[in-house]
Amino acid sequence: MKQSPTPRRTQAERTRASREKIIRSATETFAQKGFRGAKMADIAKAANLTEPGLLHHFPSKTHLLMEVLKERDRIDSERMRATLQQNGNHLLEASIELVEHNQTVPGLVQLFNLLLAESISADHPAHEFFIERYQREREHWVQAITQAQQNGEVRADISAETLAILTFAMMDGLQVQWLMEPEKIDMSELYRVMMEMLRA
Amino acid sequence: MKQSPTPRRTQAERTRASREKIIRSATETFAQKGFRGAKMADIAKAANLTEPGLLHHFPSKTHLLMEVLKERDRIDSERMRATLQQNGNHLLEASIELVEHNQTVPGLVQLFNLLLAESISADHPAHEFFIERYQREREHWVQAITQAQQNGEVRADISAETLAILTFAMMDGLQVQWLMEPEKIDMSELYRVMMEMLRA
DNA sequence: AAAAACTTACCTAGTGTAAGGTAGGTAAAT
DNA sequence: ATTTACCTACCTTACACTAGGTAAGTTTTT
Repeated sequence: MKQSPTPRRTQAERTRASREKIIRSATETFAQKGFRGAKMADIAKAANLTEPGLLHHFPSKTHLLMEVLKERDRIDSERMRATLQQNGNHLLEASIELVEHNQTVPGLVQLFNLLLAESISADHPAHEFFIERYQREREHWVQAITQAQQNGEVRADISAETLAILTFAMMDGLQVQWLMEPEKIDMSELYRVMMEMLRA
Repeated sequence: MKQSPTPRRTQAERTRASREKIIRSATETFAQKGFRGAKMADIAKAANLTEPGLLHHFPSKTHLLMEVLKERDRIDSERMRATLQQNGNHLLEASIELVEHNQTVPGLVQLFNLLLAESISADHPAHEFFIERYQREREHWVQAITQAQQNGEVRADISAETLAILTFAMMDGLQVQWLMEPEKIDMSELYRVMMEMLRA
């Protein structure tokens, strides 16, 4: 039905396609170089545009970064929600699946790891984004863990908040080692061991 | 005994003092901005030098970074060795003290965290440094944990290598959260909880 | 239905500035 | 007499972003 080859049809369509392509290449570039190391020219080229072409869609590098992060956040939350539901709200199982999934997208894992580390400086554009993200996620997990403790799924001799923090720490820390030596580190297996330690 | 005020005495002394001052300010700057974000001019100014003055002592930014890392590594290994010895080779206790110590030097913790994240790209000057460092430390810990397992100090139902990886992951991950919200996260307390889980 | 008016997606060319590093010198220490 | 520590002045490149234009798509007017 669609006439595809060279001429892309409506303007709305072209715009959407361009923005998507830009976000995709920006995601890759930020993942590999971080915010400060990524060059607008590289991102533009990877999206088949010139630099001003890129800037037509996103007014500055900072804006672009924030859009990339928001987009990823949206996709990931949605994914987690779905996985949780699919696993009958069993948090431990769902989170293991999340880690397994992460093992298939090293680029994205690296994106968040690197930007997270960069963003610890208070003057980084994503500083607040990550602080808010952690707080939000932590609250979410504290709730879920509390429930799992009441169900007898998770050990109750340690507070839900402590468990939430430890779990995040483990996820983040494993990611770093996995990114450094992907063949050596079996991230999801290791995460599973940790989860066993948290069982009631 | 030393005549201190304005004129620093011998050249050897001046050189050592300058290099130390440079390393100190470079450490701070790299910690706050990462390698790519740190500017030679800032480092130079913080060391009371001009840029070429700095470059007289370290021929390039990359050289400077490597010196900073090697220096830290030296100090930290020495510290760990001493602490271990002081604690009668009890690894768990010694590592808790290490984490407590880290809580007093956020700048250094941030230095390693940020550079570690940056260095995951294969073209980063510190890429190999960190891979080697991890391997070395892991081996060291595997040995120590194996011994602790034989002494009945540490649970033996999980392999020493797995425990080593998990411990590092936890340390790194806790550091990130602690750096983001220092008042909220009691890093050494949380680490202690983890260590309890590893007890036999 | 076609022309006119406008909006959008991009481009080429250029700007300002920052940043790593060099050249070559001076003055103090050895 | 020579080496060392450091400076001023400069160079080159890189990079985020602007100015101003063209051509295609879209809406309005007749």
